[in-house]
Amino acid sequence: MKEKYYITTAIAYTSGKPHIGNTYEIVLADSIARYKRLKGFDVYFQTGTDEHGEKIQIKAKDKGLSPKEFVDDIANEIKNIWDIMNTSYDKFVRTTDENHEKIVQKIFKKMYDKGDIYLGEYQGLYCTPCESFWTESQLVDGKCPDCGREVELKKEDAYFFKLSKYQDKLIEYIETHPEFIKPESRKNEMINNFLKPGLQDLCVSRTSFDWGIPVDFDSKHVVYVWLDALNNYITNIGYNPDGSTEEFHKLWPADLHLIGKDIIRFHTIYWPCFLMSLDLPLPKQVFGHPWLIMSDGKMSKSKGNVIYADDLVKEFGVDAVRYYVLHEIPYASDGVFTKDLLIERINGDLVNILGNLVNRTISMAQKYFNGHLENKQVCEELDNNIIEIVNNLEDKLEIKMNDLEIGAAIDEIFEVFRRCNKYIDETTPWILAKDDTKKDRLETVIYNIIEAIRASAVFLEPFLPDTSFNILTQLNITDKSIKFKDKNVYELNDPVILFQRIDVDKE
RNA sequence: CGCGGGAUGGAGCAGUUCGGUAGCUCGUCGGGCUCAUAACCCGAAGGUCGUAGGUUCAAAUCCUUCUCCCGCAACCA
Repeated sequence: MKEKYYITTAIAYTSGKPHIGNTYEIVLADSIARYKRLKGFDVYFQTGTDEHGEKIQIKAKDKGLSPKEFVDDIANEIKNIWDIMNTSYDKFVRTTDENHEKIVQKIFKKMYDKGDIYLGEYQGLYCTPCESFWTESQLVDGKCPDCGREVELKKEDAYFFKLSKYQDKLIEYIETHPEFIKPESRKNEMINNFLKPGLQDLCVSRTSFDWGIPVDFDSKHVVYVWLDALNNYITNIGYNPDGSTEEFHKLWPADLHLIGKDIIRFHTIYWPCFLMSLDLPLPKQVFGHPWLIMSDGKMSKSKGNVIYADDLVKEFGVDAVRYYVLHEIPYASDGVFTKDLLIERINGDLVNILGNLVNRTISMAQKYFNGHLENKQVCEELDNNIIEIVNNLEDKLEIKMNDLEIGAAIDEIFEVFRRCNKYIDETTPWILAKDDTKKDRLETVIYNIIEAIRASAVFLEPFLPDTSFNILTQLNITDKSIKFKDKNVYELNDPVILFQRIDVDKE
């Protein structure tokens, strides 16, 4: 039986259209999900939208829509972009799904009955005109950071979750599971900033607005959005406090929660504590990925530097955009996006190294052998190197992918393409072609390159699915083996340009 | 002294765990090739590895000082 692999993205907050930075997450998760499928795992890949909360209620009101109408629009928009990016999620969940809401209510009740949630009083600094609570550290000169007016101490009834109860267990878990929080620096932040000073109980209900899941036994409260949203990871695979489905038992715990670095705290502190309260095992790994930023800093509407994935795709194609975000964003630090860099990567890597290699090789095969190719086994010493590098690719990729070093993994594949280009120069097929006695050697040489391209194209699928498919279509072969084969027989199709060069002057 | 991460040829990064000739991609310059999308291959120039000091036969790597950048600092998501 295949081993399961359950991967999630964070669910996207439906406050607006996601920009290219937000879109990075789904593409990153998709490449991992596809890679795991390629390696034979039974993958379940979940994404979706987080649709409750005060901010959404306000935005909907501004637009003259009901909250539900508002989130329906945005959820569609988000799903549409995920689809444009060619992401292979198995399920797109929404926190307004009826089942999710029902189970979250049950979860809340279960925690309450257990004593982990209790009714208390929330005390905070409140700005009445802004209808917002602020923390001491958020205040500017002791005044409301939004409007600059005085804030007052205000109390209201609220339910609290006993985070403190699970604090020691959580610290122990984090320390005995070094893989739990990645990258390492994030783990240190959590331990030093929150766990070491001691966890305060978390306020998990709100009464100041009503766009949320009602607490069913106290209807003036709605469930705090994070207690609502985080549970999507279990409600949608069949968790139920009264008895979960078989699917749930198969899938849980998740193998990887892929999230942005800004919400690490919610996923590595609150979420584990909620799970412990439900007596459920903790996810195996939470990876807080860095951001894609612009040359003038974070993308934001006020700066006017926001770029959307669908616009880029229209201009450059899906795989070019996927390539850029997957390859250029480092493992632990933010990656910069500029159009110049994108064009440089397209021309330098996709066009020159990969596209041209495929094109020149198939052209030769057509020219010299009318597209019919077998291995005539006229080998030379230098052939071994290219075969070896293909056969080593699997192990090299595995190391990088397990560390979630996606950019480095892609580099390993391109290393093969680079090697192929070099091999062509070393073997000079165009010279062999002039000597009839070397015809079989020529065929072996071309075969070796084609076969190296084929195996690499299979490995390209998780990152550039369309390109992988296009290459294999041109090679006209269904063999998806990841090893170099001696005995394939090719009837190649005509070469088709994989990536069009971007003329910089036109930009 | 709140905590953490970072500073490496023009650009972007690796190397720092367990000190020992500074590496990759791009760019620049020179050469080769002509199968190919002015693509490909080879070679060269370019760095006292943020600063100051220390340990050592030897420091990008270990210790200390300082400077600058970034993230986090709890109930907004």
